[in-house]
Amino acid sequence: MAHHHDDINNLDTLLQHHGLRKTAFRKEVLDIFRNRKGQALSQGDIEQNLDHWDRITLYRTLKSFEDKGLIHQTPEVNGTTKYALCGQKCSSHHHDDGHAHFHCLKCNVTQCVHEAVESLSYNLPENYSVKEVKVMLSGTCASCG
Amino acid sequence: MAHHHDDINNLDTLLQHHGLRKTAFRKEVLDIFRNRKGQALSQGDIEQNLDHWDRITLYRTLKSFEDKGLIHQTPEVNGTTKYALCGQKCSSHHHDDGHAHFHCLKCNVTQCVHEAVESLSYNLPENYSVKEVKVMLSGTCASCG
DNA sequence: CTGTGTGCAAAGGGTTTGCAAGTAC
DNA sequence: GTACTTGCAAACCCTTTGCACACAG
Repeated sequence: MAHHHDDINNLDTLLQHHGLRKTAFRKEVLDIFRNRKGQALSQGDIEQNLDHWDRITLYRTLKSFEDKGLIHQTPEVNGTTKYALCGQKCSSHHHDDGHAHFHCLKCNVTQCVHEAVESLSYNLPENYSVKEVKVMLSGTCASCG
Repeated sequence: MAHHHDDINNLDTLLQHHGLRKTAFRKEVLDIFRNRKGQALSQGDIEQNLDHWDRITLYRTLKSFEDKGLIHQTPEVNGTTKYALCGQKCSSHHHDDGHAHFHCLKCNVTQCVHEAVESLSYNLPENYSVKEVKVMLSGTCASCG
């Protein structure tokens, strides 16, 4: 592997480091996530960016990605699910999807806004223990405002 | 649970005030929500508490309830949806489901914990406007701890 | 070469629609 | 009586499974 383009190398190594074979289709899907960095995508969003695809293969691709800690699911307010690239903290065993998300009600784009929440304090009844906190912000993004 | 005469009246008026006809089935479903006050229920949870039911009718009942502002959906972490009784702030036009929810990872019960979040501050990029904040806490509840 | 990934077909499961009979008002 | 609700059947997705072929390692 001499000096390929940077992007290509990143896609390759990203797959490789997660124990996934570097197939054309997987690279194409992964590239879509990278091109829309920080965004959570629905399966439909992904399909629209593929010029040729098989829905079944896409299901399995997303499942593989999730199993290997490359992406994680984020449930939307309307009951659907989107997928977002994982950070370093994700692995095949644990998904760190506890960060904050912002959902624009106009353009329907969902973004991971890890650092947005500065402080959060809560007070639950006795003997409740919290393992994970998830914050969903919704409103209007800068482009739509 | 013994049904006081008051409860029956409440079910009736609750339906009436939301422009829903007072049928036996609707009262039965609504009663389940009231008996598990503060909890968000999956369709399966509801079915388990009905001794005779038709799934299609239940779909339509929940949809009517939601349309008329009697219940609202709450997406779960696993991608499924649960339903919870609305407070006063809900109407057919707007659902105030922006409050906090606690999901117990052991018994799988989801509760509305409106008052639990004491403070929350966030800092989004310029020109983002937030309309609704949703906090999902998950961990272990008192009964399971 | 071996094991995995892909694509088509078919099965599976949950949700929605159509319609006749029943019920609220 | 009229309009809405219910329950059954069928249609309609979306998702999963099976299998033959293709491809990565």
